[in-house]
Amino acid sequence: MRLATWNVNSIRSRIARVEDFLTRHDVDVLALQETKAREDQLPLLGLESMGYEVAAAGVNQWNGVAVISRVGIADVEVGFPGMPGWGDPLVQESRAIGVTCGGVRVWSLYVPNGRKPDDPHYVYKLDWLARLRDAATSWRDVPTALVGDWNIAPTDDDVFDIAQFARSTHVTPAERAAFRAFLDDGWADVVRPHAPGPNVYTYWDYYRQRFERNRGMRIDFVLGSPPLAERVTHAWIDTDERAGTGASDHAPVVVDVDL
DNA sequence: ATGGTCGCTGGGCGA
Repeated sequence: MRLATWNVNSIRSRIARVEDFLTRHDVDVLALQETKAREDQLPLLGLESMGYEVAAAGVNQWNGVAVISRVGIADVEVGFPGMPGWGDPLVQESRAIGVTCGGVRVWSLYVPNGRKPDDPHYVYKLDWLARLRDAATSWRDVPTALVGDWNIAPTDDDVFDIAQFARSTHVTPAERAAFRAFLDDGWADVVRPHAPGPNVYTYWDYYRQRFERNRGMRIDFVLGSPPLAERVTHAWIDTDERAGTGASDHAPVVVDVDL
């Protein structure tokens, strides 16, 4: 099974690129973040005619997650148990969707950005991660993938210049500890062994020609439960997808699983 | 410290 995750930064503005990506890499399951679309807008995009089913959660112009699959979609769950923020106007909702595809439980996650270390959203981000970790402990014994935009650069090698992040989110000790806690629990970064750093990124800001100069961040990850991780045969970051006009600011991450 | 570029929308806001 070929599984991919991609912060697409609006699926409607990039549907042609999504279709090309699926075809180019023969993708079975694609988890999307920042779809920036309502649930009812996704069936209009025609992915069904390519043989894919779609499950989406989105309520406004920000965020929004989805999974599209040609190996089935079952047990759709919007939000994980204990996910904080529902109904809170401070929070942009629809950040997580869980589905079962071809025997694998896939969670498409858009971890809260945090905005600034002194912003209430930063506290929310840490709380969100702690509650996700709690929920995820019950998923470790079955093939499960926690995929998406984690909005955390786990090490200094995962940003182009750590000095430029002195007062920024994504690199604070608390965020890094929150990410590391998943690894401590047995979740594995299944891409890093196949795409070691430094200077290997998944996101580049649109401005200042960050991509052209490879000044990016590695913030998109596929974490596998032990039963899944041991079956990963290959993985890569589709950096080419980030090139050219009309690209998302994130590159897709692709994982092959021998099921 | 600000601004640079996108994508939502139809004036800013979030990233």
